[in-house]
Amino acid sequence: MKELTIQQKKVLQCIKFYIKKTGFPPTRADICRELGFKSPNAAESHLRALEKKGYITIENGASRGINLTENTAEKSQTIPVIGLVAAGSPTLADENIEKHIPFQESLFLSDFDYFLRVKGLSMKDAGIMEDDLVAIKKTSEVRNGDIVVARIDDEVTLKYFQSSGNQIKLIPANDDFDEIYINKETEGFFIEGKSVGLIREN
Amino acid sequence: MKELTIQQKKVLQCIKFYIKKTGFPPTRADICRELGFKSPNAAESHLRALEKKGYITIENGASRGINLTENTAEKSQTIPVIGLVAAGSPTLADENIEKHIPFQESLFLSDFDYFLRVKGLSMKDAGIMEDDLVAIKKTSEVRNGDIVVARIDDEVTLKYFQSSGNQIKLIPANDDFDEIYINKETEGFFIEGKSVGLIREN
DNA sequence: ATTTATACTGTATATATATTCAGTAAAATT
DNA sequence: AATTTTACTGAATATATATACAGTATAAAT
Repeated sequence: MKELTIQQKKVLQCIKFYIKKTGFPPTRADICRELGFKSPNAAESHLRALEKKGYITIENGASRGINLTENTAEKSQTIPVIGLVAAGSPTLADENIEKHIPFQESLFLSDFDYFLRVKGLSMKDAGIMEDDLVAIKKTSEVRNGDIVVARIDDEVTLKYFQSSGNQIKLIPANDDFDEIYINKETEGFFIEGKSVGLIREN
Repeated sequence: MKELTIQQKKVLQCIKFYIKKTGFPPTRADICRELGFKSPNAAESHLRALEKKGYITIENGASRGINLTENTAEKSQTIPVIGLVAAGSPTLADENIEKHIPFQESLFLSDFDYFLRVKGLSMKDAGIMEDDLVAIKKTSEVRNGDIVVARIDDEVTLKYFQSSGNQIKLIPANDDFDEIYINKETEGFFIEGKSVGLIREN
């Protein structure tokens, strides 16, 4: 990370102190008041310098939209929640992210990358109900019996994984649903990740 | 500290999440967006209620001038995990505590007091499987349909709660198990708390 | 029975705030 | 030597935001 000048350090310090004191970040005018500047542009330019050097992020247009970056302030992480939609990939693309929730990665045995919001009851006998959040670790290394996020073209599903040779079976945990048979080399087929945990908000 | 209503809790939760996510508090409009309100005054009145009850302070005239009170601010807590054993009470007595896990209380809509480690499959159709951790809020105020921790003498179970008059029914979510009928005044019967969430470590 | 609190919609507005533009000047980099 | 970065003042402005006011309706407290 790029070094800060003395003035920039003062501004960063001022932001941290202000947040500690008030609970929310300062405005440009607040920074001027604290540091004796007479023009809001003095603060503005320092902020842009801090942003450029990676110490803060600025949400444009938002008042007090200053956020200390991870290196700058130790924060408890937020994990994205992604909707399980029939069409569209469950990647971390912005349009698929439902929201972020604060969470400790360490809760489950494995680390994980995102939560998948479950739709439907195809895995109900595995205790996975509608609207549950399944913690997904992005990986294509899965074992028989794992609950995996599989993509076939645009369709994304959560199923038990079972492979033998070149043949792959995706097995629902609900008698009302059918098993899916695919070939390992089928175009458009992809294992997005596997379930490593679950949380349910009652 | 005065109790919050469900809506007020949701607003408080929303503020906490927003701060964790963005690093700064939400505007009235942000709260409306998150919770589906159509008027900024909906957020405003809730904020004033939260202020009056001492959960937040508001700096008048300042944008995003919301500050969580000390008691309100999240300390990442550790929450005890208690085994659901056939004999013995699921109280917080040391001998019953399996371990402590770090956890943010704010994850679920309601706060909660401990995790119950589920034994058996009597609630499997409710998506509650063996070894799941059910977040329990200690309370005896439960409603029909709630999943409750009930104690009958030394036996502790997790069941759906259904009462009519003096008669209480404890209903399993599994056809292999029988419903339990009890009288409200039965000696040794006690509602320990209710489920407000669930996590599963795969 | 009356008041107060809860839980909103909808409109309006003063002002708090981010942000751009026009300068000045010294220091650091290329 | 030329350019970029740092470090500001000062003024202007679009818009983000808090907040008041007028309603409606239900639940809880006194």
